Amino acid sequence: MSFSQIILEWYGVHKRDLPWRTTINPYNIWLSEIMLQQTRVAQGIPYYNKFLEAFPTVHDLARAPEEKVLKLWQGLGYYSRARNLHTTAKIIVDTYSGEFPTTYKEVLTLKGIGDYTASAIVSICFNQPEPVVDGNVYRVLARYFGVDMPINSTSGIKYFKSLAREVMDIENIRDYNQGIMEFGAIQCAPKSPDCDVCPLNHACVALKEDRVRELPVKLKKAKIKSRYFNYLVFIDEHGKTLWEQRKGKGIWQNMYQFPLMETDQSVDVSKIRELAVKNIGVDVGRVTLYNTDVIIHKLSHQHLYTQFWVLESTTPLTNGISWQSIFDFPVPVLISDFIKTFKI
DNA sequence: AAAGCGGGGCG
DNA sequence: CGCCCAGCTTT
Repeated sequence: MSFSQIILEWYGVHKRDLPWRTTINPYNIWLSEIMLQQTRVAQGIPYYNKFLEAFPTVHDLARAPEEKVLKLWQGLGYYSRARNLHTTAKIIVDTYSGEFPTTYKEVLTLKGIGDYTASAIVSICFNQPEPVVDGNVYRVLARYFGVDMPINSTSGIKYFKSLAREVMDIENIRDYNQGIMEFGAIQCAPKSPDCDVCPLNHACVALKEDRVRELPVKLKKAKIKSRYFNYLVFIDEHGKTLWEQRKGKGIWQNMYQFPLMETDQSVDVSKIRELAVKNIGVDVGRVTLYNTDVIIHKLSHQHLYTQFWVLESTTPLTNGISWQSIFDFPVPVLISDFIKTFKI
């Protein structure tokens, strides 16, 4: 039996019931694929359901305010996915009359859709013979064929895509593509796969050469940077606080936060008072540190050493908003965790 | 080619 | 604590 036939047969037995497996509607499949980029299935499922409830069709999504889209995405991370999703929804409505384009080439032009996602959408929705190469597929192919080319090098990316195209099943591309990804997720797992029960173990090069642990090969990423965040949580006598939207480049674009003072290192209360007066121009009374232990919020590429400072304003914050209303805004998990536990 | 972009789960 | 997750975009 061929590689692809074994994958298909395995998939027929081990296929999970997932919310997006009951449809081939391009809107639903597109949404699920964006949400699952660099994201575990288990983490994505509740978001997928919430999203479809709020935006049943691409038209609903297109006419929603970005803030509502980001709010529903809150906690899932990589927020450019949400912004690009929204942009693409508007393009589909305005340019494509609400009908998802059906060719790989056209789909690839849409914001937030790269090679993998374009292939996934057109193969699953329109049964087009495009191979998907996600993290799971890299692992399955690298091990089974014994390929030690780095999967995140330019040549490696080309090689694996070409290999994936050679071994795919054109006749059953919809199930084959989902099958090889599912196989990578369940059977050919990253750590300690149970090769004894693997239907491909008779010809797996990595298993034969005892290199399962070493494959796939991945070039290591850049070092993690440390940053020092000081959030200024102002409170006035009317229960108002200062609140702002993150602009420009960088993390958490367009999401909301308390005024942020970033410093080169941890600072003390006197420095905070000085920064507040200089940058915000508010008369500050008592200043207290909310978290005595610095909160280390870890992103994939940055560690944010964070302190929340509570500043009691002696004059009304005329530019402030009520404390209760901040809960409606999209915020990063760092802020969300704070406002959930902090009591005025 | 390399860096930037989140958050969580697991061994 | 490091690695990985149905990757894409920008520099």
